[in-house]
Amino acid sequence: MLMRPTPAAVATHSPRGQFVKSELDINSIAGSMELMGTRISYARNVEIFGEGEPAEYLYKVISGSVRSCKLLDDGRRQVTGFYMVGEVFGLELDEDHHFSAEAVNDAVVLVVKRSAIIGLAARDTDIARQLWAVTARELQRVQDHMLVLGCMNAKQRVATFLLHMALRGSEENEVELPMSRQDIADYLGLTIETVSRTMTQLENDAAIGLTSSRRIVLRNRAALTRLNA
Amino acid sequence: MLMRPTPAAVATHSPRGQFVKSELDINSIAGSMELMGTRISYARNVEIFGEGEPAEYLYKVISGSVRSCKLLDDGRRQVTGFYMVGEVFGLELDEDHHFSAEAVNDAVVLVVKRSAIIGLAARDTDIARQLWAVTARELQRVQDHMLVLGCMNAKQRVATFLLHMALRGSEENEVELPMSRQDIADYLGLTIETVSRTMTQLENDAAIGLTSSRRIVLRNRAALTRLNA
DNA sequence: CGTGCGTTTGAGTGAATTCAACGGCTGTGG
DNA sequence: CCACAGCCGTTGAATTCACTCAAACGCACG
Repeated sequence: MLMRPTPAAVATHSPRGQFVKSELDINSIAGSMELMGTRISYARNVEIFGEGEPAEYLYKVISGSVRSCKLLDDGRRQVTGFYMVGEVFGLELDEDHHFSAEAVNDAVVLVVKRSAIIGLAARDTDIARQLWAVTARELQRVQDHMLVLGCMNAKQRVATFLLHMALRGSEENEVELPMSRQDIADYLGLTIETVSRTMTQLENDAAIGLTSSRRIVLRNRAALTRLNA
Repeated sequence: MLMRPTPAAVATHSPRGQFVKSELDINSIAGSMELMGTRISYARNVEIFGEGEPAEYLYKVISGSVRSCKLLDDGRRQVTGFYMVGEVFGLELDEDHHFSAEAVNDAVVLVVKRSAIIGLAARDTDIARQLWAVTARELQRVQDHMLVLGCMNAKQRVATFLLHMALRGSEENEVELPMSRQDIADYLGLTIETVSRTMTQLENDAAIGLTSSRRIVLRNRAALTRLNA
């Protein structure tokens, strides 16, 4: 059971918007989407949108990183995902957001009007399919994470997390963690102390090296992978 | 950490198909979908499709109930969801299923060719939107369940589960559970013993009544709801 | 050089697990 | 019709893993 009396960072809005001309990206929604976008900067821990707020926009990380969360009434928090450069978040079927999003560190986000995209999708079946694809991929990611939360012990959770982060980074065997131990703990359903202890344990096992608390070297990928076997 | 040496029921296919003419349902994909469907019966614990198998079909529960699961290599299992009468499951963006589905008890399922639906969606934007809606609703459901798996203690998990099941059933304050304690445990990330103990604990608290092990009366809804407060 | 935040480490506790036995229901076969 | 086997669920005892509470550490910043 996780209980933290002090809820996670309460954030206030401080967006400084500026327009952008274009930015092609074939991996995401079509390039045409980018033409409609606006770039907004968010400072560390600032809320991008809140649970229950109208879902006016769709977002894509340009720089920095973002976390999505759900809060329980008593302040307990579940981080439902992290979004790194190039990843899309905040897409909703409903009119309202069902989770909140916050900047993990100073971040720039491309913001596109949801109504515009939905409008496009009504005419362009390719856009419609890409909207579906964004949601379906998110579903897959979350389903995979259910295995972590439902079945794994602390060591397995942390190992899985590090391996997953390594895949998303540029370097082969080195991970730069943008988020705090608290963020990781809330993502993995553990406490900050357990995450910390598990990291040092993995270091003692010679599975990883801790260059700094946010910079991790994967020394023995096989050992990490073996944990979930 | 959950470890069961014996993996969940290994099932073999035993579908006895028969055609169906039509069945209107405005809540789900359009009525036109139903026209293309075939009904198939599955015996208790029989696999409907397996993880990694090609996702040829889309499914809807006609009678009985279905569970979807993900398996870890060592036999640990996460039940990712239960599907009751009228609910749709097995929709994938990819060509392959990312989880398996099994009949919880004897069940009849409406089966529709995925390619047919996708084909329709390419021409009919309303169908396309409904495809998206099915996936998006599933995403919401799974995200809500992350809060359970990541933040809640045993009592809260079981209470949340019972309240959720009550919403889906026909009776107001009585729940008929189609699934075993093992299924519930694997869904809630607990052991079968903990689920059982928690149920009797809730009974002692006068929050529920156990008519039989599968039949539960919600005596004090407020107390159950208060648990996740 | 002190202050503050994030992280690590330690000691003790507790909730859920493991291991084990028992009870009850169902279906089958004598 | 009863006896028994098998399955499912419950209960008990002991253990363990992660949590809570507490303190110390290191680093960045004023």
